[in-house]
Amino acid sequence: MKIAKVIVDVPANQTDRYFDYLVPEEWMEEDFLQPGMRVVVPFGPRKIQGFIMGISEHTDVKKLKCLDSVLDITPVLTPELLELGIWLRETTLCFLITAYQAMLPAAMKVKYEKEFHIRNSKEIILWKDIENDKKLLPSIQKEIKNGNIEVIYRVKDRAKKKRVKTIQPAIPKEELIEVYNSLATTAMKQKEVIKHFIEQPQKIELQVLLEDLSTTSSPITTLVKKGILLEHYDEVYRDPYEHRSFKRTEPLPLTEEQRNAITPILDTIENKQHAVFLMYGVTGSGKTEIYLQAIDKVLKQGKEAIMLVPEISLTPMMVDRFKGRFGDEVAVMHSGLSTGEKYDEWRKVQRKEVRVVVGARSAIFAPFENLGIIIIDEEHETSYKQEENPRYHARDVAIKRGANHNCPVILGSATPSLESFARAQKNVYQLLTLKGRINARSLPSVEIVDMREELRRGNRSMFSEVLLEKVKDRLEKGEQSVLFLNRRGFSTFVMCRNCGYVLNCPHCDISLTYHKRDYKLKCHYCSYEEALPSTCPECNSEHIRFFGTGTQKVEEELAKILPEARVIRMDVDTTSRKGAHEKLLHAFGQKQADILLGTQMIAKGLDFPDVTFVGVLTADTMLHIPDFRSSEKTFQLLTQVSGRAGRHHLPGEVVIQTYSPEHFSIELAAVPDYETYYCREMLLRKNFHYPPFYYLALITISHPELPKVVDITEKISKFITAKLSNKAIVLGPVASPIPRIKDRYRYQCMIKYKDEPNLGKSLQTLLHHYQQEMSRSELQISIDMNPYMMM
DNA sequence: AGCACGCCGACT
DNA sequence: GTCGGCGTGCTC
Repeated sequence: MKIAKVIVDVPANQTDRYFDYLVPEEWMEEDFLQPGMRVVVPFGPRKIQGFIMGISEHTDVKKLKCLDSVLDITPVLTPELLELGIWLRETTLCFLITAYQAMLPAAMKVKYEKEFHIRNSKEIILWKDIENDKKLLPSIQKEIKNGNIEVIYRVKDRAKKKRVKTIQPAIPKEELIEVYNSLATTAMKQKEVIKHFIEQPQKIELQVLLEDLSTTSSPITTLVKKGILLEHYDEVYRDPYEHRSFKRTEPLPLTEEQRNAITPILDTIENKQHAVFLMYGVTGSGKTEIYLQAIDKVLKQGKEAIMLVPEISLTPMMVDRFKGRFGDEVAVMHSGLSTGEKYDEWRKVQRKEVRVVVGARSAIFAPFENLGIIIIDEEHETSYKQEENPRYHARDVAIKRGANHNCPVILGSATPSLESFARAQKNVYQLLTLKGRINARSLPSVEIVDMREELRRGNRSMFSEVLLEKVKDRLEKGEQSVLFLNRRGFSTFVMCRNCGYVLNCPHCDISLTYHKRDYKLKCHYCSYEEALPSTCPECNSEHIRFFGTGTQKVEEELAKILPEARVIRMDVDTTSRKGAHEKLLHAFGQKQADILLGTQMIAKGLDFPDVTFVGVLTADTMLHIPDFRSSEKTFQLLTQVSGRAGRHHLPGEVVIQTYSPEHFSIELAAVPDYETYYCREMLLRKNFHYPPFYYLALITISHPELPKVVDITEKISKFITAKLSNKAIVLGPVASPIPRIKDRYRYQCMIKYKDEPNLGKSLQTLLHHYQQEMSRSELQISIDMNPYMMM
């Protein structure tokens, strides 16, 4: 008797364990069922998906059920990934099933369907077709009771392989000629088809054949029926880069600095050692070439490589670079691909058809079994942290996998996160420094403009004199400018000048943003929107005014002041459509516009030769959000944005507008001086007990009723305080920075700690204690073991 | 998560 | 007396 240990697809505390199933006779054969395969199992009255965790001879369970079916012939999770899931459960406090689902492309998560089968009839009623039909439900229920209708639970695998129909001759050439001659002249099309195959007997895609002969499929079908032609379905990959060719590139000669940096990396590859390198190199210092050459070495060893980049910089330029060097060895994984395309790229990895993956966060789970290197570019980017369960940081997973495979992990950045740089200082990571820019390009000159001074001088617009002058200058010279503003929409809030009433979202404690394009007020946290009122809802005054500046408003102002300038605006609102992002960038690259105006998303990876001016409209928007990393983010963003100007033959200039020019994150980004910034910021972190001096855990409690939230948060804070040593700091209960979202009140409790071996267990107990209230009432408790979003 | 079981109120 | 509300517990 063989027993399969299965993790079922029910993300709940009570089901976060193995369930035992009997292995049917047919699959008893040695090694057929393997850990990591997806199976369908009966669970209560329904059927659900599960993962095999192991096969055993023993069980303590008396009434065993049988495995229903297998969804995979080859395991989709390797033994290493199965173990990695267990590690994720411990470190991020998620359910095991949630960890495994996060490792696989969405197409591998099955869909459930409920069907009603009417006895003695072939008719099938789908649940989704009738679930909203109130009249039908009672009668169906009655018939189920009477035994006339049977309920069937169906598990649907969405992992559909794309297939194309192909045609080839079923008989040799001589016989084809015979058939050709014997066919009546009325069968013109059939004769044409046969003629084609006499000339070109090889297999051809049906679609292509039909186009070539400009006919329909009917003559083909006839010939197939006669046994003259053979049809077949061939599996093909949905290749997102099908219509593009990549120019093969050769390794570039390295500078002395690059050689110094790559040597220790190549050594660890050679010696099959695990080590973490922090490659700290300014923009343009040639980090990518080092990545490419290190990967090349790994491939020559017959091993595999994962290269992570932030979603936003996974541009065609980036892909070109990797496909150019490694050709078909590369799979690309990012959110711009369709579900099917993602599945196909993943399968190329699983089938060992590629040995390099370039992708965003989740590509860290690529199912390689012989990893030789993991690289994380722009290591400081917060998009490497997943903000839903499992709340993992790709950097942590990378280091864990690097240790599993005994291979190096490289973290690269021009502005490393304080956490990583501090570890490098303590020699936990090996620091590799690249100071020089390739071709000795000089850094752009940066000027900080005090907007308070502008105001005093009577300039009430959003553009300082200097900035406007420089944009005009570029316009005249036919060069391009980039303007950066980290706020979308038109205005940040709308207020009545008469009574001071601010228009807020009725469901969230946040002001509504005006979007001029559709004359609507929108909430950026829930999907609420309303028409702009013409009078104040409070006092009926007509003096409603917009405050704060968004990208839409800047666009409008630009049109007024510089009507001749062609502007491209890039933010979530203009790039939400698939491919829009690339299209806009391409247009700007082709010089179809003079000014690129955008949010965050334009800060990364853009490399346009004719951009010689970059303007940051308000450097402080980020500085004042309630997050201890706000200064770090500001510094990183400003450094990065400034690096965009004048990267080629033309010298660059940068203007940073701000209301707090004396803030060190702005001053030092202008130089730029990372090391000084690092020291100053570390002092603050130390004084206020923040990372990297302390670890953080954030518990967020939400419920539709305020008193309930306060009460529970209070209890939780007390419980946790009691469980931890007196060296840990527990803050809370306090209201979240946004105290209400989607009609739910939100409170939080923050834990700062250095060494608390019992913390994980205590938090687990806590979740356990509230699990019933969480599944039955409106209570939600989320725990983030390393928060990057405090909101 | 679903779903069944079971214990109390408002009805034919 | 029963129908049906949803609190409680289980799923190999």
